[in-house]
Amino acid sequence: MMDHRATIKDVAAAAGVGVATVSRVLSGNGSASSRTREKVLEAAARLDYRPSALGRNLKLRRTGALGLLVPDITNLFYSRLADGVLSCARSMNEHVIVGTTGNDPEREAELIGGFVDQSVDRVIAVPSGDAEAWIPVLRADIHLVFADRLPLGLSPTPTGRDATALHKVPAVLADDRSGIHAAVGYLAGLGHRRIGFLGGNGRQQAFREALTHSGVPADDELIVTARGARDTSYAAAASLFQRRPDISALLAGNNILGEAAVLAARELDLRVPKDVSIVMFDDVPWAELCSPTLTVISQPARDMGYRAAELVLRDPRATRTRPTVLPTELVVRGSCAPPTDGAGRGRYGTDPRDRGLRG
Amino acid sequence: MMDHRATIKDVAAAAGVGVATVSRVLSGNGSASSRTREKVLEAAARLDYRPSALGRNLKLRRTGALGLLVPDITNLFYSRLADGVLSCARSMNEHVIVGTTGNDPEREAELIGGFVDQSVDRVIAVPSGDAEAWIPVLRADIHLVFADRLPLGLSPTPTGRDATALHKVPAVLADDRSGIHAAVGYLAGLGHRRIGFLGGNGRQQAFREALTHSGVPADDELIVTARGARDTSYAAAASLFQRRPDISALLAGNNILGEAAVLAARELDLRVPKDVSIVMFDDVPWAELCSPTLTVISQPARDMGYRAAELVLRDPRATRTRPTVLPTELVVRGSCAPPTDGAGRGRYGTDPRDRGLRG
DNA sequence: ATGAAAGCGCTAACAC
DNA sequence: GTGTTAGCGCTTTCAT
Repeated sequence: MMDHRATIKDVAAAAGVGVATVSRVLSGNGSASSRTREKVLEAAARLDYRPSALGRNLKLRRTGALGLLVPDITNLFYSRLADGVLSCARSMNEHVIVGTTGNDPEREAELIGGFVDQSVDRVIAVPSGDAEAWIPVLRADIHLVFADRLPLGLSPTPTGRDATALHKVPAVLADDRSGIHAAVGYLAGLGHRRIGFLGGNGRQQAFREALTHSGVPADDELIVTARGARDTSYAAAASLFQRRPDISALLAGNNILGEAAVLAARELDLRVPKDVSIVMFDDVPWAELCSPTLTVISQPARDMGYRAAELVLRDPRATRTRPTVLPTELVVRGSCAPPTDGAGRGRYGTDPRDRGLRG
Repeated sequence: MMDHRATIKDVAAAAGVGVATVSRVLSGNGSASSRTREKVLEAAARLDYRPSALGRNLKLRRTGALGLLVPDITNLFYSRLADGVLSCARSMNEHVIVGTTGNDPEREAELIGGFVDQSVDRVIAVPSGDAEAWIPVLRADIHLVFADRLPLGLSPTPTGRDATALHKVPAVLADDRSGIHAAVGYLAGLGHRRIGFLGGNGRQQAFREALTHSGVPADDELIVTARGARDTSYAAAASLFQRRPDISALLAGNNILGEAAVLAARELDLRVPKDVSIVMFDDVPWAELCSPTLTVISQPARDMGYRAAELVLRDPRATRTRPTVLPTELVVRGSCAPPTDGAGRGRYGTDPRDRGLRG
């Protein structure tokens, strides 16, 4: 019995051939007579030989690893995205190193550094910091794809000299603009005029646009910046409701914020949708379980991850400037109703069973 | 400007010293005069030198990577566990390779093989297959820790010659037995006699014990084996409810099965808790959002991951046979009430606001 | 078709 | 305290 793992040398000796031949046979490159092939395969099997990725990686100066950076793996949206990445990576026999940034640019920078040191070949990231952080990745010749959003200060459509190497980084995004327009249009159609927003900067801007487009006045006080950390989301939602009791509808920028909004509303004895209508991003299982069922903007989270992985794994050097944009969908359930000004009683669409309608 | 990444050789040349000195200075091992140290540091900084993990790994025959295997990363329980692992790993500057097994032993075996090939140093796993699958890991001298459950056919307390090397593998488990006893006791106390169970084998056995302990007759037809894949869970729950309309309470073995149970009950027009009481494993955010709020057995998922990571990272070779068992807690909310036999109307504990009580 | 040999970038003896 | 050197296990010319 051997003390340790067999190396290519052991196999070569056992098969009575040179190491190069073993390498050729096992990797499928080069040629070998079927007789030699036989011998090598037999020896390898007998010694239970498993090529060490270590030697291979050093020689090839690559690891075949895929780095994945998400803000928070316990957020179902990101775990679905990760699941998509893992699924695609598995089909290509790549392994995935996962890091969570907590939306912290410093932590992100550290993790990026780690990827570079490890000679990770490809990276898929939901970026938290600004664009400069990614320059080391590009310099290290690592294939990079952004998912869900772009780094701060990186416009989706480069204008003139603004087009740096970073603008060439492929991206897979959700069409949140359309989703937001649909949601705001829907709420405006129900008669809402004081619609609040809770969420990140990118979607905030789309929200303002949508308000304008629907002829609803924008009210800065109703627009709160929040990224959806679990510990701050509730406070953000509650303080918004308290500061502006006249708010009649709220769009939550992700499922954590939506959860916080529902909880805060309940805690403050605001009835949904009688006192306040709620729409949130991400269709999560509990949206159908809570009461009333929640109207949401669904995003193809898993697909986004899968597509990002396809891009980063298959495309040799995708130089596309246009991001891949996946559709979103407004799923109308029971959490929205016309506003009931003052003490008026509404009697529309409050049935929790009212679900499955898609708009 | 350099064409490519600087190597230790470049730094040595630039600093006018030997490569060993550079290695010593940068890794902190060995000694160097402050003057040389200075020179080396300066040169390294100037060349923006980042030691390649590739060379280092090959030399040391290790990667410093931690492999993590979970059944499903989109299951909040496992993503919380993963989060705990990631958090601990980050504090030790280790990177984590994540794989999902989908509860499939074959897939698990493949992923294990990958870890061995990659010379992963440590593995934390929620095992899906049986014990033999892990022998290659042990043979490769990889530190292994099981989390959440043990491999099939591996009793927690080895008896006699049953004690193989696998029984020495440390494990971090939840005290699900206690949780189940508390839940069954609670339900029995409410007067339930036909209590169903939906879940994996391990908990199933504890459930039977708990029934006996509470003097409730076990009914095989009410005990359904299900592992909580999203696509089969609903069918399992629905068919149980349909086959045995006389069921008065159900214990769901994880949050996916709980979700399915709530949904199936609603679909079949069973009122919770009037027609059927529900308790589920895992305290998830939506348990407080759904109506009625859900009574759950909470488990310290994140802690389990963190502790497992501590074990696998800190302990040199933890030869403890006793698994680490973390406490569970029955969190009583609004989804349980005394059974209402026949067409009787119950009027207990149906208030959705009835939450926060801990037992 | 196949073997010998030269590294990939790093660490750890071992000399001095 | 510091340089020289020998590999770690693999792939890949380059001869043969």
